[in-house]
Amino acid sequence: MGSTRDNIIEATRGLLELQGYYATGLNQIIEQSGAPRGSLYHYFPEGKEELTAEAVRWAGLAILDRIRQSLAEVEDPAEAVRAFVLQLALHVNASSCRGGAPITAVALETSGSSDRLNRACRDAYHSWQGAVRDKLASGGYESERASRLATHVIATIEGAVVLARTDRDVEALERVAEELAGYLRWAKSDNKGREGRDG
Amino acid sequence: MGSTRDNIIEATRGLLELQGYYATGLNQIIEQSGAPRGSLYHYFPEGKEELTAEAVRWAGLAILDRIRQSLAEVEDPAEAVRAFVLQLALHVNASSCRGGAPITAVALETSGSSDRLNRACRDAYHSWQGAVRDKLASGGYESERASRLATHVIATIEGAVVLARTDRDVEALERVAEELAGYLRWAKSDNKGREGRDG
DNA sequence: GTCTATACGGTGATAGAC
DNA sequence: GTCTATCACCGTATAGAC
Repeated sequence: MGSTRDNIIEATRGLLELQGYYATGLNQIIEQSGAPRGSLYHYFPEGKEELTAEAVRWAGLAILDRIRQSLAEVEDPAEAVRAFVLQLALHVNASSCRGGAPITAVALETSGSSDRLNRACRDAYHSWQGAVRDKLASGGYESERASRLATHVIATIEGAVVLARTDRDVEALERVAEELAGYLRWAKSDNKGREGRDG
Repeated sequence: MGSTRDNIIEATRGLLELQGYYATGLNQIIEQSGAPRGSLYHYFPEGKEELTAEAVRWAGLAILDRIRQSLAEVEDPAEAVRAFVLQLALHVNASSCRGGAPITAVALETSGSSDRLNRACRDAYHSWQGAVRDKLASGGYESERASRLATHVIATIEGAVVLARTDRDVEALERVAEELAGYLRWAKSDNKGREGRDG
């Protein structure tokens, strides 16, 4: 088990995933982490915003690891993405469809009010897109195309988690797993990305 | 201009889009709407949750209209979706990348805590998917396939708005506009949606 | 229908003992 | 480093006059 500081961050990360920023109170974080109340401002002198930024960074790195590891397990990029999304669907299902997008709520709640949190969320999303881009590039997709597809993949997954949580059903995730796999397979053979009108 | 009740709902809708549920206070709603303070609990006796549910419903219907209208303007479904996403990108840009997903934050914040708000969000998402599905179906896509693609389209758009707001840049939306158009065009010719292993 | 005043709980944050 | 007590504030919600 980790240090008190790590426990606080981990508890915060979990609550942000389930509830977002404003619904998550410091009291709740204390309670859930089991950390001493006085420790919070000892480790995070700037308070809730600093703690949240750290939790978002933490969550971003954890997901980045999951993405990289999952994608590395399957050679073909299209199949690898499908496998990752299905694995994510299991995770969402395991949380009774209440989790799965650890920073999306924070990103939307604070994009207009906190530069610090906005930056933290942006860094996470960029790192995820980078991991997907690298997988696609190393799998034979042209570099620029891989980058655009990576944005598409991450956006679709984010949105599918939102739908799954709202529906309390992972079907949306299962659908996009298949659609993304089919799309990436096609995009590899036709890597122009824009059609000729005479097609 | 509308009634006092409508003004309150409209102000709430706008604030939810920018900030989400918990960050939006009743005081702010009063101030922004210009409505008399006493009117709020007159029109919404059950308080903030009832008002929010109404605002979500309102937002859902407004977006549904925008989707239907936009899709109806272009005959080809793939091009129609592209045009809608680009139009949405303009809207997001016009809000300095601070708006564009009017109910996503609410959906994530309250999916685990309020059945009422959860239902309202779910209804909205379903109606949007239905509009896309109908457009695809009437454009020649097989019915079951149209439904799955519609989920994919809505998920991707939702996620792209999240990325755009976090990046404070609509590039993600512009990217998925092209990718979705390319994908839908391909999906129409190959309408199986799952590959045979025998290729 | 509208307005004012207020109750009451919970929030983030702080001070100072240990 | 940890803990307790407490702060000032803001949230939603309510009561009652007009």
